[in-house]
Amino acid sequence: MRVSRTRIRERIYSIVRRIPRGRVATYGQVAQLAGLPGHARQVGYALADLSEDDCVPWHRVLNAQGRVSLRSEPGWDDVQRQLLVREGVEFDAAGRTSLARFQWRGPRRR
DNA sequence: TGCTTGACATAAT
DNA sequence: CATTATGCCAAGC
Repeated sequence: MRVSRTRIRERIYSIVRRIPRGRVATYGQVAQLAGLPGHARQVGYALADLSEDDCVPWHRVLNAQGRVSLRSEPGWDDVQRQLLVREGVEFDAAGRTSLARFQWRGPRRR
């Protein structure tokens, strides 16, 4: 049975919850930390499906380019950016952050 | 059961 | 450095 498919999202939540404040992670990184290499897309799926009361810092998850992934509505990316800025994450004019400095180096690096 | 879509990643141009 | 093309795997229909 290995991974009960539907549990995949819950694994992802567990990882995202471990992201410390003022630190960010990429989808691919979260997927790998969750023990699901290559499931970067599923990470986005899982986050899109969670509720606001799940206590999951979804806003700390960025794409591999260090940018905020657009969800569906315009302007949402701006909100996410503000949340991170409030935690101490810096963004440049291009709306990117230095993954080299702010990426969360979890239990293991890629 | 099979095709389409998706909050991605990586390589090529 | 921006855009395009291809690969990836699970969920929805």
